[in-house]
Amino acid sequence: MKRDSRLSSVLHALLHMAQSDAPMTSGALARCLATNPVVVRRTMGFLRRAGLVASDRGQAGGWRIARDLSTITLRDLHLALEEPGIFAIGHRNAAPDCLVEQAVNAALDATLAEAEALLLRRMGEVTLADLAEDFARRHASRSAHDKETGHDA
Amino acid sequence: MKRDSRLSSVLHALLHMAQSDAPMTSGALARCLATNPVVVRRTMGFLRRAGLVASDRGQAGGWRIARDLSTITLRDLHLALEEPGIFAIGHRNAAPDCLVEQAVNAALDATLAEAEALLLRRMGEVTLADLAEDFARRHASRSAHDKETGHDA
DNA sequence: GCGAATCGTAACATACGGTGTTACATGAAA
DNA sequence: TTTCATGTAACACCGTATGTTACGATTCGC
Repeated sequence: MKRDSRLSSVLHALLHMAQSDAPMTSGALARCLATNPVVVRRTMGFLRRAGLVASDRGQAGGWRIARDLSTITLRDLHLALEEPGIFAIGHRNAAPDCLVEQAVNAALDATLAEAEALLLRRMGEVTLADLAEDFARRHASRSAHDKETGHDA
Repeated sequence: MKRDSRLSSVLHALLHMAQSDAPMTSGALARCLATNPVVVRRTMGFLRRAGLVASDRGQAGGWRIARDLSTITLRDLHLALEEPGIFAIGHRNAAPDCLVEQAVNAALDATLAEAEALLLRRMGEVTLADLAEDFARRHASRSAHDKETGHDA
């Protein structure tokens, strides 16, 4: 299955934005993500419509985070992206009047719905602030290691 | 996202097979699923290689379930299909040496892994026998309703 | 043995969605 | 006014699930 990586992309972008004082342009974010500025604008547009980020046009414009990092969860981002479904598996409603199909769909849907509920709950517990903190920890760890081995911090 | 409906398909097929004494041909199953015989053979081939069903060639050949219905779970079927991933969302490893990307991937992977574990556990608790029973209940319910309203049972 | 039926599989076509790219209009600041 | 940036449409590209055709291999009934 081809996976939707937009959630990963916006997380990556938001963490870079969190490290920056000034707004970041779609071009700058595209360089961070190794992708295209239009793709960034297209994807970040979902977050803007959800009120999670804001964008300004013109010189000194760009993208900035509109809320405190501790108030934005993975769940918020996932919902903002309007992803049609979390799962790569689903049922085919080719014969909705077939009782066999109905029994199959009911069983699958119930199981998937439970897993989706858990996933959304867990995603609601992880904030951007948590991720930023994790990043800072990794950064400090690498800096210390680089210092030991003689590399740049 | 385009969803993989093979699990739903094989469930549908297996329940029809469970209702039949004689082996069912890929053509007959294809009619049940409103699809193509080759698609049926292709998909059921995964179950055959996993030892869940058996197929016979030649006249009076076809497909039959190789194990007791109560010993086959949704988990068995899912694993037999060798689906690359349950989720339609994932991370893009465009910059694996980027610490931001690493922090994002770690957070996403941990959350998704937990949800996947729950899903597989739940799928391991649902057997084909359960589904067949649910189908029988729906069938009885519709039959009773049809009798009341004057339709065929 | 012969022919019909069936599976096994390769090869190709089709549909669809995520992603990348170009182009251009809109808006804001120097 | 010029420049820079977003907003968005339009299209190309690619990978994957699915559908289709074709043909070889195997088994049963005659």
